[in-house]
Amino acid sequence: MNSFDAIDRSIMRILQDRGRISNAELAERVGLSPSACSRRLDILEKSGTISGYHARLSHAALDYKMMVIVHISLSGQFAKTLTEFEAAVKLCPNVLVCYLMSGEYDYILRVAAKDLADYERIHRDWLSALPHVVKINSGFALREIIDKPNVGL
Amino acid sequence: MNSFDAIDRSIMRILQDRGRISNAELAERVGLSPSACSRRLDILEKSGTISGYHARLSHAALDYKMMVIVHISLSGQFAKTLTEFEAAVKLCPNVLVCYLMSGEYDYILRVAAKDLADYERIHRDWLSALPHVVKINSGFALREIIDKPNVGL
DNA sequence: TCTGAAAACCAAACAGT
DNA sequence: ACTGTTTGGTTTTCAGA
Repeated sequence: MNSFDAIDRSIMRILQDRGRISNAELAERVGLSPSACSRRLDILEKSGTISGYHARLSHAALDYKMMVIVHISLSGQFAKTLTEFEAAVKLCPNVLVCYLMSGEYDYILRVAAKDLADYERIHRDWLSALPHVVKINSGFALREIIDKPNVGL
Repeated sequence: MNSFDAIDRSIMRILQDRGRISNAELAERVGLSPSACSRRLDILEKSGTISGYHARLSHAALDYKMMVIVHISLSGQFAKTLTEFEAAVKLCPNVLVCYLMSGEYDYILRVAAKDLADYERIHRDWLSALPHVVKINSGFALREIIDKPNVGL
């Protein structure tokens, strides 16, 4: 299930950058006929290797100027505690990323906000309301250096 | 430049989830003729509101099973120090995200690795080699709860 | 697993409202 | 600013190697 040749990797690399490229142009750039290329792409998609295609929206253009990294500690690590927290955090539209972590804090979140007042609202209405939370630590991003969706192939 | 109506928002919402949808289907789902829809999409792209389309590759399928959050402190905050660090960090293919932060640490990084040995290599060859670094703190993600590219519209 | 051809489908441009 | 039409290009399926 997990052995890709050079052409598969080319297809993935190109689609990472240009997700809406036509199959015809993709085929030409990887050196296959359009039908052969289409078939390989179909396999990559159906196997889940390519899990989807997404438009990238400019956060700035949408007025989301603020990115906040939030560390959260819970009152315990029982499965039920974690499950309830995770179900709740998934409902917050401003939480882009959430990982269960090793170390001092239990979870790390990446939260998008329009401005400080917007973040104050999110903190009050969503983050503070999450179940089993005992500590919240917010760090504000001053500038974005890198933000890419995938590791370079 | 920044006033979108309900149809624009629908277009963006749909393309966030299905970046490779055809213009014909997109038009039908937002209730426009294909040509009107195409014209709106063109404006959204040319204005930079939609900054690109990207295939999402399954990290697991590519053997990147490990996600590490790295906090880094530098020896100072002079512009030259930051600029040199940032130029260097951009060269590391495993660093997916890097933000300049307020607070205890200067930068936060999100690093993808195949396994612990791979992360050891990245830490030794890339992270420790970054200029002006005085402290590195690595936290390992145990499980991914949420990872979406954009805030819900 | 590829190529090539054919049918179904789609995008882009344009004229009209 | 949207619609409908037209033209040329694209995707997909299928036969054959």
